[in-house]
Amino acid sequence: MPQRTRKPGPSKIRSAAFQRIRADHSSELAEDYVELIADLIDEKGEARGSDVAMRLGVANATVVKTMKRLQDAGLVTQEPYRSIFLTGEGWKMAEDGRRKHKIVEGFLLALGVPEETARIDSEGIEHHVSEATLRAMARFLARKVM
Amino acid sequence: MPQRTRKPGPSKIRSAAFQRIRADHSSELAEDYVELIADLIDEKGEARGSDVAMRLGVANATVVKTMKRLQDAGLVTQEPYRSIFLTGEGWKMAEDGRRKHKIVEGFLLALGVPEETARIDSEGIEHHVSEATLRAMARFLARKVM
DNA sequence: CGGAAAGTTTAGCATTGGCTAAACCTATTG
DNA sequence: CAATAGGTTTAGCCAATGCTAAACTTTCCG
Repeated sequence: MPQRTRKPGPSKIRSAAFQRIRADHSSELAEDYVELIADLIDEKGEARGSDVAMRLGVANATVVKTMKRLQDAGLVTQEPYRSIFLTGEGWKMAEDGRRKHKIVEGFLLALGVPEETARIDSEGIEHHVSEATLRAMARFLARKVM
Repeated sequence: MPQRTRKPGPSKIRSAAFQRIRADHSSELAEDYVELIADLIDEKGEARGSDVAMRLGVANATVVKTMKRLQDAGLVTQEPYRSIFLTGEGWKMAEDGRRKHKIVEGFLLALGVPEETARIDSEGIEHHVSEATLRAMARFLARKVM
């Protein structure tokens, strides 16, 4: 019971960053799945569980389990033994991810990061950039072009 | 028309990025804890579990459990009811994290990202930047100064 | 010194995200 | 049109991270 007496001092603010990171993590996986599903639908007309599994480097069963969660979250729909669809919410998330991804990857390339590395790094970074940082990156890109 | 045959094409490579992200995640938490412990030791001479908990915005018990893992991983040492110390390995990891952190945060600031945002974003980004990207950031900073 | 306050650890639980093996559908094809 | 090959789902396991409540130490003060 004691340590509960902690008052919200300035460390409250300190911990904000970490708290955001933990929050990001929960959505991060969802975003990766959703973005990939969108890509598959655009590329091949449909997203099948096993394609998702292969591209993500994950077992089939893991995808099934995750799809259940994403369905509960209202991001995808799926009938048993059928392919996966995105809801409106899902598409919104996918588009947003793509937008961020494009900016970050383009930015890294403009910075002089090798292509392969830019692709990999942007995949990890995209979930941790705020709008303010995205704006700064976009500004940099715009200036570069002129 | 499901069960279309799929060959193990370039998607193998595709999955590499995601696989790295998942790998990063396991170390990420450890890095955050270790870096924070280093900061506490430098700041106040010792790192106590409850300080770590408070700054990370996490319950005391969570820190205890994590310390056990970090101890098994050879990153920290701790006697029951005593404060936490870093091993050589632990210091190395902390230093490396600080180095990355400094570059990323400095870079964001140079890009024009507001201070508060730069601090928060860099916390999340630092675990996902490769050495190549760090070099590019450092190069940018050096050029900026001239 | 002894006891209460303050801090730490243990116990027990929940969720996420991953895996393998086995059971289960579906579509092709003989 | 039924057998079977080959995807898909279920079952059951594991580790990591987080939480609360209760038990346990340590510290500090009268």
